[in-house]
This record gives sequence, structure tokens and C-alpha cells, in this order.
Amino acid sequence: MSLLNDLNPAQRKAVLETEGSLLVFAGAGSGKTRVLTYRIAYLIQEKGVSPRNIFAVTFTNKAANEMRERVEHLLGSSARGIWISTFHSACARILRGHIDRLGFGKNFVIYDEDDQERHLKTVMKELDLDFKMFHPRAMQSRIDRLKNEGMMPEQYKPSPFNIFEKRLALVYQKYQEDLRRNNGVDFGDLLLFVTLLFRKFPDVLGSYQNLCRYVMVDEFQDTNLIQYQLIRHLVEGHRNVCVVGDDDQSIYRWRGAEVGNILNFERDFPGTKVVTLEQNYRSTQHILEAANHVVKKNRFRKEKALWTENPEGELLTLYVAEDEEDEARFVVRKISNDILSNPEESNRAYRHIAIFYRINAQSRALEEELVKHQIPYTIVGGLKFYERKEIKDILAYLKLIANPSDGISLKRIINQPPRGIGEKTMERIAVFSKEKGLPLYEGMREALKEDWLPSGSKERIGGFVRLIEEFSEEAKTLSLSQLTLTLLARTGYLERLKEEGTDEALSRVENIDELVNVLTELEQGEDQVSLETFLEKVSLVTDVDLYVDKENRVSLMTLHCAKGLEFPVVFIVGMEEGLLPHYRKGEEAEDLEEERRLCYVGITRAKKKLYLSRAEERSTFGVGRANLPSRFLDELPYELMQMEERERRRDSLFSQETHWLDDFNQSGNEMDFPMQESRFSEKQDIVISPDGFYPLRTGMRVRHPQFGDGRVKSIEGMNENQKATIVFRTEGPKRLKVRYANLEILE
DNA sequence: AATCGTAGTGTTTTT
DNA sequence: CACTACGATT
Repeated sequence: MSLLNDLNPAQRKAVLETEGSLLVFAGAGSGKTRVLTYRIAYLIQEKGVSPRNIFAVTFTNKAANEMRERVEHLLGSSARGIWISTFHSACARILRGHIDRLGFGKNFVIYDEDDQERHLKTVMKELDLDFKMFHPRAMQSRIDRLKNEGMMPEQYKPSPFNIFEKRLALVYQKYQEDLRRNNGVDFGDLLLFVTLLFRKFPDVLGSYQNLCRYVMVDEFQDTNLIQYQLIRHLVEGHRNVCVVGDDDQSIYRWRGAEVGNILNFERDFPGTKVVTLEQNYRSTQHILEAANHVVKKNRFRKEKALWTENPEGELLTLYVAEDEEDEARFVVRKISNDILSNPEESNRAYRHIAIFYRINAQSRALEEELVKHQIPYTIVGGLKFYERKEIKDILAYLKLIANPSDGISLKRIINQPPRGIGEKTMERIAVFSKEKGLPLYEGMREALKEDWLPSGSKERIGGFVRLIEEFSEEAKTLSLSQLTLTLLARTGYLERLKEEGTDEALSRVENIDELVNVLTELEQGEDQVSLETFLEKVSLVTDVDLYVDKENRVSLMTLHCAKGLEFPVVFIVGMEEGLLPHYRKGEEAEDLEEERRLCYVGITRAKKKLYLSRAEERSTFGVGRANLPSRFLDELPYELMQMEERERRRDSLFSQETHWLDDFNQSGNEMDFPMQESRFSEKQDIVISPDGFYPLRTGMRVRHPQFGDGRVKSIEGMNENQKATIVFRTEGPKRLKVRYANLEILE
């Protein structure tokens, strides 16, 4: 059969072992996704398994989509009905169907980290806890951890001598109670509640066990305790479970991932067959050898070594920079001089290049340099669309409409835009609601019937309630995008932003615009999008999911984000003690090993060429600090490395930065010439291109419809987000979003 | 109630 | 250095 011809012996074995439990150790670049997809295809095509009985779980939507696409490619329409999903969306779907058994409404909302924190803070405030003594963040992470361990509040037994734990128990209890009152769940609850459901209601569990006859788990090394429990529940009985993972790529221990799950799998599932995929199809020999050398130093790992038939390839390049700016210059120099103008690699493009770093803060220096040289880039992760204030506000309106019990969203928008309903009014209503045992919104409506509210407040609250009632009514007939537009208009949210008129406000308007676009697009694609479905989707997207590599740009991301991706050319910057093994309080051997794995993940993303760099001095907090070379550099075999010489610094006289005062004077002088008028009209037909780069340069003279003439002092960002600081003759310096500024280039 | 200014504080990684 | 949380101000 042709399917099997595309596979090497180990891969083939992993596909053919369909019954019982199978553990696949899949080294980086060893064709893991190929095995999973072929296995699914094999089950359906050769074993006659119904697609409906196959369940595959991944960690990101991107991985899930990719898998679905590839299976569809193999099978065509007979792939229909396979359940391929992330842990979180699978759980959300299960809860959508059965959460009423746990005392929640099926229209529950999902709270993200930000909502979670707000909620936690109100809970802590009500318990009269001092934030300085008990950090909300610490509480939050402990609660998350408890949930990852499958621990409900009533099961948690704090040590009687530990004040923090005693308070934690209290907070956790109340936190959960109030979440329920809001008919909301947080991320951790999604998983926790499904295991609870399975444990308490055998009929529910049974129906899913029956459905999921063949279960596959991707990135198994990243599962935490509760996810593992979930899988075990699901495969009880038939035990057809295939888990794929690589202990060397476990980088989420801090988030509760248990490498133990993969290492103990054989113990928990007696009779497990084990397949190890060691042939790498991705990287050159040199890169692979380097990776093997580094990860070999870890003690807590299953012994294995990747090999490849690929060519030797180039040596790894190491550059020791003066500081982070010099490091950024090195990266950019390599990109423009070596990589893109190398005739041997004539098809190299920006999209083939990625830059990895340990922490997001490192991106800044790189971005600045990339912008300076007009190299297009995207940042994967970082500022997330659905976490922006304005987007979250609009979503909060929608959430409240979908689920009127959602007090967290209600509090968020009650005064957004400002309607004169202040904190103390809301506090009174909160107390009142709690006394009556009502959700906040209900309490608000009840309060209107009584007369303890000041008439002014009552008036305004009445107005708000009426507004929401109208929206709820309209939600029944309008499409999602129409509803959103109505909402934007009638709350005056957009109007207020536009009035504000600052560039920040304008960029918010643009983001909201974008949101409406997303909605409209969604409506055109699928037959019907319900409010709940949409909100759920939004709650569960991740940055990597939104990452589209279609455009020709250099990719910047953290090492964590890089997992699962590959690029012909990879830079790993900041190879320094303290940064790449990142120092934190309480260093443990396990932590160091995780850092090493992180480094390993980074190295193994590279297909053809790997550049490493470190800076002798790096400013953190604005203070320079000398860093020692990363110990991981020492772990690389010397023969594989080649040093990059430092370039002699050119005179900084030619730097693009000019003082704005100079611009001011310059432009001031020139504008005194009367002949300008004609010069302007000649150039009037210059249109700034709507996509790609806006052809602005520092030093250019431009005209703005309101502010008049000015000179470009500096430019930041790219494309639609590009901002420029322009020194106007009459208005002085202003920072504008180029896309909206409607600039005319004079010269 | 809303806005403005300041002091203190903190940077890992995120489903 | 950059952000935010809080306090003082109108």
C-alpha cells in the first residue's frame, strides 16, 4: 500500500501498531507529524475505522489545523469527522455539552489571565488581604498549579503553620465560588472540570470513551498531570492510545508539564510498544551534532542520538558583540550581506530567516535595527490582538450579552466609555447582589426597584441596563458583526475614541475596525457563527495560531514560541549566563536542564545555517551589565564553530538620528521661501502606498492636512503600524501613525 | 468622578 | 527604563 512507502522503518512501525498503547519518541525533525497523519490515514483507509472514532489532541490550534490539513490531503473527503483539537478547545466543547451537571449554565464564558487577575483581586479585597503581603500574582500561579494537579478547593489542605497557604485555601475557595456565580470558568477549569465530570458521571465518560476509540496525543512531554488524567480516563477500556513526544523538548515544566508523564508511560500502560524516531530530516549534520552535544549534558533524559543523511552543511557561526545594539547590527548585517545576496542561495528570502531570544524584552534592539534597514519582520507573540484593552472591552460587552451573569465583564465596561457610574456605586450594588445571592447584573436590576440609590446614579444605571437589554434583544436577530457595530455606535465607544484624536486612540479605532473585519470574514466563511462559539474561539487562540508565514518577513520570537517550527536560517541571540540559562530565584538542577532543552529546541529549528551570538555587555533596566558567555556555548564542539570578526565601528557621525531642534531650524528657514507653493502642488500626486512600506525616510519633508509642513525626525515600526515622529513647523514634534496621518511627501 | 502626576516596582517562558 | 498603581487635585 502506497501510504507506507513514504515512511522509514521506524515510522512505519509507529503507523502499523494501531492497537493497544504505543509510545513514540520522536526526536526533533524526525517526521512526527508525518507519523501521526499517516497513522490516522492508515486507521481509516486500511483498518476501516470510522473517522468519528479518532481523537487527536495537540497543544496549539496551529498544530491541530496543520494536522487536519495534512490528513485531508491524504484522505480527501473521507477525513471528515475526525476530532482533531487542542486540549483546551476539546474540553470547552465537552463542557458546552455537559457543564450543567456541575451547576453551571451552558452559556458559560471563559476568562483569560487578565480577567482571572481582576477577579482574584476583587476576591482578595473582599477577604481584606494586603496585596503587598500576599501578591495576587503569587496567589494566581498557586491556584493554577492546584488546578493543574486536579485539586479542588475542598481537597486542598494547607499547612497550619504556613500563613500563605492558609490564606490561599481561603482565596481559592472563594475564587471558585464567585466564578460560579458569574457562570464563568478560567483556563485551568476547562481541564479540571472535565476530569471532574468524568469522575462523577460515568455515563458522560462512557459516551466519550465510546466515541474516542483511537486516541493520539501530540507533544506528550508537555502534558501536565490533569491532561494526563484526562487521557487515561478517555482510553480506559480499549486502551488504544498513541502518544508522541520528545523528552528533550520539554520546556514547560514551569507551567506544570510533567516530563514524568512520558518517562512513566510504560509503567502506567503495561505492554506499551515503544518506537524511537532518530533519523532527522531537517538539519545539516553540523547543526544536529551541535544539538546532540548540548542536550547530552542533561542527566534526566532518555538516552538517544539523532542522525541524518543530510549534507554536512556550513559551520555554526558565533559572534561576540559589544552590546545588544552591536549584536543587532550583526544580525542585520548577516541578513542583508550574506544571506540574501549569496548567489548560492539565490532563493533565500526574509521568510526563511528567524531570530530567537530568551525573553521578549530582547526584541527591542533587534527591531530598531531591522527598521533602520527597512527589513520587514513579524513578531510572533508579544502584544496579542485579543488582549488589547479596546478589544477586550468590546468582547466584554459581547460576553455580558451572551452571559448576563458575567460580573467580571460587567465591571469592566460599566464605565467604559465613562457614564458617571463610579466605584462606590458599584461596590454598593455588589454588596447588595451578594446579600440577595444574585449575579451582579441581576442585582443591578433589582436595585433599580429600590430607593437606596441616589437618583442620579439610579438614572445612569437604568440607562445602562436598558442599553444591555436592547443589545440582548437585538442579538437574537442581528449577525455578530451587526451587533458589534450597533454596540459600538450606541455606547458611543468609538465616538469617544475618535474625539480623543490622539494617535493612540486612533490606533485603537483601527484595532476595533480589525475586529469587525474578523467578524465579517467569519460570517462569510461559515454558515452561522453564534456569539458563544465566537467568544470561545477567541478565548482559546494563541499567538502562534495567528502567525501567518505567507508574508515575506523575518520572524522574531522567543525560544518557547519557536517549538514546532523550522527555518533554513536561524539566529539565537543572547547566549549569555543569566539570560540563556536564565537565572531566577531558587535555581535547581531541573531548571538548568530545562534551559538547556530550550537551547536544544532553538538549535534544532535550523535547517541550513545557525548563527549564535552573545553580548559582552547588555543593558537591563537601563543599566549596563557585563554577562559571561553562556555555558551552553562551551558545550558546543569547537570544530563546528567559526567565529565572526567584529566589524570596526563606523563613525557615529553618520547616524540617522538628528536632533529635532536642527530639523526645526532647517525647516523653518526653508519654509520662508515663497516659491514653495508651487513645489507643493507639483508633488501633490504622490500617494503613500497602502501596503508594504510607507516610503518615509528620516529627514523627509512632509505635509499633514491639519498640522501643516514638517520634517520626519524618526520612524518606528513597519507597515500599518508604522509610526513617525514629525517635527511640524507650527505644532512642534508629534508622533503619528503613518497609515492615518494622510501625509504628503514634499521632498 | 475623572484626570493628572509621581513613586515605586519589576522582566521568563503561556495553553 | 517603562509601566502601573495609587494618591492628590479639580
